[in-house]
Amino acid sequence: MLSQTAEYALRAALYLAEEPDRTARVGELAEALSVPQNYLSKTLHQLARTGILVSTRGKHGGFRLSRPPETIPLFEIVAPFERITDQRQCLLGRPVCSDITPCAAHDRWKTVKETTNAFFRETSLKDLIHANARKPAPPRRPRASA
Amino acid sequence: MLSQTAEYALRAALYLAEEPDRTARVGELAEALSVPQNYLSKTLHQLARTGILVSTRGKHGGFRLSRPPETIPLFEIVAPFERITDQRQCLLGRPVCSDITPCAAHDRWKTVKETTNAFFRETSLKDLIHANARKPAPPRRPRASA
DNA sequence: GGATAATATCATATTAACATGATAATAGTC
DNA sequence: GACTATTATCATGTTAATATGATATTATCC
Repeated sequence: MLSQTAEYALRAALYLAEEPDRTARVGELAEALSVPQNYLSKTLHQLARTGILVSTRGKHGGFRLSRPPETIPLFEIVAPFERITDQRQCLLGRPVCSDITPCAAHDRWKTVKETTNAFFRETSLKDLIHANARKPAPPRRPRASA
Repeated sequence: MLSQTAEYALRAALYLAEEPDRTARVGELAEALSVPQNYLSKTLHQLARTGILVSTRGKHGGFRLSRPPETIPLFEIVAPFERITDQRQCLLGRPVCSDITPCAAHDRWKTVKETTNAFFRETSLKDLIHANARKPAPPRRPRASA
């Protein structure tokens, strides 16, 4: 559903949302999420450029959320890494597909799209941390070990 | 949403569904859909192996649907080309994510998944040709021309 | 102001999806 | 049975996503 990159971004944002005021190093995030560090670094940098994260260089640097988790919809985190997200594309790949010039699947598919869009627009980071509180930090195995 | 390959498959199936008893050549399909012929050939062959299409070799050969369009849900056409489709994956990429061991997004995302799954399972090819009848064959431009 | 710890960026490798072109296999037509 | 139109398959090319490693830049600490 999400690209690998968008999934990393979302998981990192979720991690940061648990302690919104703390600045976390990329190394810590990468380890906690079992995600390649240099790759994550670039991904987080991209989120910083969109204004969702604040990056600090130098000693004691790292990333943190720029706003409270309840004000950040998933949409904003995922959007930079998906060409689609809000104005989702035509199921049959037509360049233009609207209510006026619909493809064969338009009407039925529209409902599905709207459900998906609503999820990303109306779910905030905070909504997900609360859900997470039910299970305290599921164990993550390191990338290569027994 | 769909991979390019799955989209080709769906469009081809839709085309065949308009005249379910006629056998159409790959060349005709490829031209009608503006899709690379050799690639489509392999894709259709794959659908034939799953039993959705019947392929005939030699002169007067081609492809046709193996069953009436109203008995073929979109799911069956798309499934061979998407690793996901029915048991859609965890939004956060966890290898296991169920009602018992949910990820942070599980409950909210589940609704979205179910809407999508219902669409693919409950919409048949016939449902889409009827919708299409509203617009008679939208013009498709050839791949390279003025 | 040098040492250090962090992000930022560049160069490159890996992989899978997508695509093309050429050839082999098959079956109908004459 | 030769010819031809078709699917089937093989070999290869192209592109974008994903990933890794090395280096540059920045800021803090002493």
